Amino acid sequence: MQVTLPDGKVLELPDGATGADAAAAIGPGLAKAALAVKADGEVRDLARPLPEGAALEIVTDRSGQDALDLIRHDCAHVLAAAVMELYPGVKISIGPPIEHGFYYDFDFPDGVAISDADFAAIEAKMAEHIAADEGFDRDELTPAAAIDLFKGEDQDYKVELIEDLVAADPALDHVSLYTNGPFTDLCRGPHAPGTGRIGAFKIQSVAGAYWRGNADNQMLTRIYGTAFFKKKELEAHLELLEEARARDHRKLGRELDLFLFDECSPGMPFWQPNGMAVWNELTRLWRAENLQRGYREVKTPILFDVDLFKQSGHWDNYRDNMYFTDVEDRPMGLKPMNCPGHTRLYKSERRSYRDLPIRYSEQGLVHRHEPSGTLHGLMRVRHITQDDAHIFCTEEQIEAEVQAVLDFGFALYELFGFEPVLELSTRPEKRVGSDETWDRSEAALQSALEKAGLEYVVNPGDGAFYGPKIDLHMRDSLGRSWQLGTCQLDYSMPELFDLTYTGADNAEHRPVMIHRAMLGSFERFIGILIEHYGGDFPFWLTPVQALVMTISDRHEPAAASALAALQAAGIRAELDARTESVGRKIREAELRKVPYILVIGDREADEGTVSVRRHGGADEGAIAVAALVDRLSAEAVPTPTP
RNA sequence: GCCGCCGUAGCUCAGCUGGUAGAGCACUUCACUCGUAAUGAAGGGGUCAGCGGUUCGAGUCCGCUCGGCGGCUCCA
Repeated sequence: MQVTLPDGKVLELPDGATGADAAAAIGPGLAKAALAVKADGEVRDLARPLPEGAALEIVTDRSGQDALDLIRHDCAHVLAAAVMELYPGVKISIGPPIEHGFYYDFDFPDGVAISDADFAAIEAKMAEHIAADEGFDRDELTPAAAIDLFKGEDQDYKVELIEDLVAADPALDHVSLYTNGPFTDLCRGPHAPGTGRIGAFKIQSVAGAYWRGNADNQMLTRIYGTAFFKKKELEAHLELLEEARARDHRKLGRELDLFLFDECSPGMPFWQPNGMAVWNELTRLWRAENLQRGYREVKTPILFDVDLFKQSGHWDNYRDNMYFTDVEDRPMGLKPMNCPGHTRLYKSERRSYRDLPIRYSEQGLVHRHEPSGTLHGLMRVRHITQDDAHIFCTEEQIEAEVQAVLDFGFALYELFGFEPVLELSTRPEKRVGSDETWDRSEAALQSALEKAGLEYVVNPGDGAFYGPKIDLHMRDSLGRSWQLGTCQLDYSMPELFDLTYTGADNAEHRPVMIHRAMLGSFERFIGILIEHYGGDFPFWLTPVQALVMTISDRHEPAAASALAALQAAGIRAELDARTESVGRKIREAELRKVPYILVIGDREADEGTVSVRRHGGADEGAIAVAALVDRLSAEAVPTPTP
């Protein structure tokens, strides 16, 4: 038989040769280093016979993610082996590798709860199995035999998995099992030859997770861990996690006095003056960009008669997550979104096709009772300020409008150096509108994406109840993904609110609504910005841009006049005239991450200058106050982050 | 909402197996008037998240509630 190697060479092997045979045929070093093979893109065990004619690659510890996935999957099996020995009666479910590690989900016997305190014992037991370098042996059984096996061990979850495999493919003739040491698991594979290939591992956390990701099911205990080939790599990874935690916006928000949360209003941030400075700069940018792109700013109430939400469909879909109150016996609700309000503006006059598109933007304050367990700093709040907009247009205008929205988003993100991931979400099960309407609207969004040549992933069934959407996602410092912008196409709301316009044919037509947000919410966007910049905002966004400080009391008049000149030019400047040592005042300014520290002593006071020190830098020497004002004014303009 | 963990001064934390609260920073006052990351001294500040229970005695043990953290589900 023959296989082709990555360099194009053809390797001749005896019939029935395995991956291990191929590695050995190439060289003894590679035979030793081999973990698995990649045949026509599929990673397979070394011990399995190779498919004839395959394009073959030997997977070693240098093979990047493929290799890491392999040993992390191995490590998940080792974890399961250890847990089964330590906790008799535990039921196992699944244990895959994930982006930075692996997990395994267990159903522990009643009364057994796993916590951090148990990790050391689990790790010790795992280390024994790894030291023993137990082989991973593959077996194939008929589904019926495998079901019998797992039934005999009371492993209900495994039985269910096999039954589902059979239901999906009644002709299924075998399933594969892998055994390492005392542990046998239903598993598709592949695995490395033995547990000894796991160079370094760590159990990281424990969490609840629903069986099969369904909240109606049993909650299992998920144990997370990670593994690497070398101890140094593991340590470097853990160090990276530590550094990421230092950039957590909740920590920086407190340290830099940007915002805070208080028990008296869970999930609703209190903005401090520094945070408001960032908010206001962002608002200024948002307002200018909207104006330039043909949006007109509006403001609508936050409290509405609930009938409005019954009409919009939000009552049916989201009333459990809304806040209600009675006003003189009239039931009213805080708006969970701005669109119903904007439809009132649209309907306030008769509209002509000549008026369209109408683009309303609003810094819309909405309230959503997010479940307590989902709150997360500024990223997931109950009091949400959306940079919302609704575009009312004709069907012919959709594509150009969607295109313009995407352009808008990318122009904004470029300013911050963001590279968002695009997702197209299609019709959900719970929805309004006909299938024909959904066909048209999904096609319109897809076509806008394709024409713009943008890469995107499809999330089937993830659309809003009234229409499909394109979402733009960003990651936080710890790699968690958050939605920023969204562009949602909606044929339903115009129908439900009976919105019309008069066409060129003098007949009434139905407009289409596009819901869009670019920043997502001011809260979340600022949270992302804090982590993205690690608190070192670009100059135009910095809360306190310059701090003037005196060396002694007698310099205060000169400092006050420098401060006044900066403030007159719109620079956010403060004065530190305390009779503290210069060293202390510099230190505190550095910790506050103030970009410009301006020192005034005898020399500067005499000459009408200030000595400049940049954040994290050293004394740059004196500069005339007027020249400094010019320099900072020029810098205080939004410019793309490199 | 679900699973696990956590909640001590404004912040970061110590307080062993129950014996009536402590440090650093911050804050206040006084002295120092200082040249680029912490001047010194003194002082104030906590119903140990809240409520209930066990106990001679609870920050410490148990239960509930509230809030937070890590996940899961959800996210118009």
